[in-house]
Amino acid sequence: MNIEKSILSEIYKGMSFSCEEALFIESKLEKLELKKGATLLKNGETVLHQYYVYNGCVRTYFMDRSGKEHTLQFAVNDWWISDYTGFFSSTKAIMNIEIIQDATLYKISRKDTEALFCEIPRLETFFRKKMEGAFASFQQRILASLATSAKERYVSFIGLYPQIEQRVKNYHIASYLGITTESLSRIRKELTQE
Amino acid sequence: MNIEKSILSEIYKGMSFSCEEALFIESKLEKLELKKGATLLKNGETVLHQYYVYNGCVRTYFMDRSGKEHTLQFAVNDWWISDYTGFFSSTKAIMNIEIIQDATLYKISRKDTEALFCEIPRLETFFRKKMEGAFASFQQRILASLATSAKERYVSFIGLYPQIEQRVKNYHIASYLGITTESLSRIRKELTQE
DNA sequence: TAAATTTATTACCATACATCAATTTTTGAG
DNA sequence: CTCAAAAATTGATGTATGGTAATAAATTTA
Repeated sequence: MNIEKSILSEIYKGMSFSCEEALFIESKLEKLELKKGATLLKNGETVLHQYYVYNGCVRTYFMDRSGKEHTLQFAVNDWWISDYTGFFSSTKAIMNIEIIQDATLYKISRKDTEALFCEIPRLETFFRKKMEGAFASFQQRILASLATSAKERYVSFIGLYPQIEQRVKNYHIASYLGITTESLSRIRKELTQE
Repeated sequence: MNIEKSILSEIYKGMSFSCEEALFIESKLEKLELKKGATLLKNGETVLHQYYVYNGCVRTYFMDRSGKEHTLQFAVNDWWISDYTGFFSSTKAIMNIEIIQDATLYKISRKDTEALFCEIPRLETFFRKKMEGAFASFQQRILASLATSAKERYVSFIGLYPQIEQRVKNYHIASYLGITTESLSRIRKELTQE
């Protein structure tokens, strides 16, 4: 139980809970250990869970009609990930979630997420603030895609997420930046020549 | 007071309040009537408020180094708008907020927003759910920018937001889609020819 | 360590969209 | 209603990034 208690202090950093509360929260979380290459969620499945990434690396990606993959998000330590379009409305996934580096995750259902907010309202506040940060990041990403070149976006990405860059393939990064792996390769070459 | 009460039933559709609660909420909201062309917020100012759009039309845009404008968001009836990157962290705006059609707005400060959540927790739930919807929309927009052509994004935009399309200039739409006004013009021509 | 597989690079050509410069059409102030 | 200003369109040309194909480098597996 001490070990379990420590995961709550990771997930809900800065918060403290009564023993009763901690037990209640833990009863809703399920630990998963997954290997690289595993699929957490497939396009078309109902999105029932979101996942807290304790370690490892995970991504969500969309596959278009022509079969090209487009990475929406990477998640490493202390991020939450899901197909939120489906999760929030309990509808079908439009994306896939893939483990790209062996990972330890904690999963929780939509229903249990709401139950926790209901029982322990300060969890709702905690989560809202996390979401505010993620919301702002997505806005910045849209602005970047509107206002900057592929090269600038790549430089900004490796500055912002050095821990991700080291752990994922270049073709993952290219699909996140919205360019081909060949274009990324050319950009990387230019950068080394500067 | 009856008139004022009705605005709460617009803003917080589906919720009901005691008389005391209604007065408390109203005390935090300030009504604004603004003309087309007015600026609500300028790049560099501290973001202290968010705005509920009762009617009219508002947009947030980013101006890049070369002077080009990039529209992040339009807001019409029943949308909230602000520079959320700044609002959530009470830091400086990176965007501008412009009235593009005479508008009636209700503004509330970050501090008062938090005070409302604290006093009336179900407002926090209400707001969280609104934000979940907005969050999902932004994710979809990123996916669209990664996976689809300008023409597809335009067709999708007018299908999704017909009420906005009628009220804004084509160059606003172009700056939202991430293309030039000339390119949008050519796309429109192709569509009429099909 | 060698072989097989995956990933990254490079070259050459194609395309979507940008830029620049008129011109036409629409809007709105007086 | 008129006319000036704003917005949209069009044509000619430029550029960033895409597509294809071949090769090289890195990683995984046997």
